[in-house]
Amino acid sequence: MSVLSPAISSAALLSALRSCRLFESLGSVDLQRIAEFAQLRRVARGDSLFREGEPTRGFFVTHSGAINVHRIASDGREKTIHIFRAGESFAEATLPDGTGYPAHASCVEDGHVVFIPRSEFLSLLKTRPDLSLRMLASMSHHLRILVNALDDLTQKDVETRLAIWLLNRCPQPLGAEAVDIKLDVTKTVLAAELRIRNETLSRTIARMRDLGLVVSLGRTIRVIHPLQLIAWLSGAPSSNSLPSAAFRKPPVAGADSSCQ
Amino acid sequence: MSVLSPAISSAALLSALRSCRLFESLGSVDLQRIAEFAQLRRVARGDSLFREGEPTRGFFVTHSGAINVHRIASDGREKTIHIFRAGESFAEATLPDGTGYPAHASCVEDGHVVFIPRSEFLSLLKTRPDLSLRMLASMSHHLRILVNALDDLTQKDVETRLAIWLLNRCPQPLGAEAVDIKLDVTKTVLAAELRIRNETLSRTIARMRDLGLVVSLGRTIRVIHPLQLIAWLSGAPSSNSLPSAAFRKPPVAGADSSCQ
DNA sequence: GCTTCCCTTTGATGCAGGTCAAAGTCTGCG
DNA sequence: CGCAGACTTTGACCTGCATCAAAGGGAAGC
Repeated sequence: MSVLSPAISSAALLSALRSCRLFESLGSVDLQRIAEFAQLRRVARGDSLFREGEPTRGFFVTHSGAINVHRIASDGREKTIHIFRAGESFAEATLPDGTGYPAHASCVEDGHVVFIPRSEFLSLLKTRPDLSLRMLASMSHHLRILVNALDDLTQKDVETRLAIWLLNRCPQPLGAEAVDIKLDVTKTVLAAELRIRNETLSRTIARMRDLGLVVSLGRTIRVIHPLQLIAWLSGAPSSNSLPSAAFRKPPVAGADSSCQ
Repeated sequence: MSVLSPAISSAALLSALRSCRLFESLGSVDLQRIAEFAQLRRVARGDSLFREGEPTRGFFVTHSGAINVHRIASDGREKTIHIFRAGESFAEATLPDGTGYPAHASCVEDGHVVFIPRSEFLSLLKTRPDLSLRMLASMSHHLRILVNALDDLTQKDVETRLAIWLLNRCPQPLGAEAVDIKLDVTKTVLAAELRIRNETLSRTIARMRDLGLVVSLGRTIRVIHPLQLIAWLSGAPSSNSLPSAAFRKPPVAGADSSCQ
């Protein structure tokens, strides 16, 4: 992970801030204020952004690439909590209490993140009640993501979870045209995001392939016919009703965030 | 669910507000302000506080009793997200965005809750940046609870989850004296909280009973020797290291919240 | 081109916890 | 007291996913 030189980063920094849902509605003046102390950093696969228990220095906005927020189980294996992609911010929850990061974060796809130092941002917050409200909204969004993850995990089987994941990134999930979904991470990382082993993911894709629902092309999965996938979901062995999560927020192009 | 008459509730309301972690550090003036529009409500088992998708009218503070926040799976069964007990607030996450409650909430043990209407509280927030920060802290706490629940679910087996649950409500988990833990809800509700079926809970308790670790006495579970339970955890079949969650926050009496 | 390393796929096997069923137990109420 | 309905316990069985193992790809480096 490297900090880019101020000269190079200043314009990129502003655009990165603006592309984040958390800040998108802020005025230029506020963005300038934040840009004064925020840092644009390049991250490469394998880089660690922070470790569980570390004192919180600040939070992050993903500008590009993918960040895996995870814990380490007692047997030493990574357990993914969520994968954050472009436009998403994470670890804002660590701002108020100084109890340290509650998980690890590491890069799983090269890209750039913006780092926002804690103390500077906190003092800005104190003078800007509206910004606080935006932060509240953002954290409430994360809560919803986690709530969804939690009940996906307890009430949906793997086929259903994968189908929902795919449908959530179809620009037009109610359409009939084939859609290519670029994973931009390894299948093993996708498996971690779905909280399964990669063998299970592979088998599940194979099963859906045999049914003519999808095709796997390297790091791309082609959904042959989104509507058909939905129909299959409704009649799938272990799920006997429509997956509400996929329809709770009608997936307008680009407006979805994973898990929702 | 009934709203108590203002005359009866005013004193109780203030004390209920003060007993909530979210407000405990507020001054009397602020509490008075909140008390002006908050309502104390009696809730009985089975009462619904709100339903998923309903527009958010406000959020709640549990003063006594227990509230089950849950979703309904496609097969019609309840999936518990979290059970909130005295001093805990819930659904604050619904304040900022008007997207509606993300889950159902219903009472599983008689008690009282304080209802805090959304719009009044929001306008108070706008004038009080410090209160916003407290809200942020509270939501960050909820995020941590969910993050913990999520990885407990994926990385710990049922015996471990139950043992951690019990240890978290031992006033002195490092002690040698037997501790009686009153469930104050049915075992079926506890099972839901641990995200298992009640048959599985029953079997798990039986196994721990046969090992001399606990005794089940109606709605009370006696932990024979907390320290021994911890030791057993460390060597338990499927878990080969100390359960970090139980020690992350040293359980000072009364300072724990479930799942943490 | 070949080698190496990592990722993916497929197969065989095991087990935790869910499901179905039936017998106990507790509690409130007439 | 005795009954009814709800909760709990125990048993038998099943299944989905993890695990272990081994055999393909496929991309980067030499």
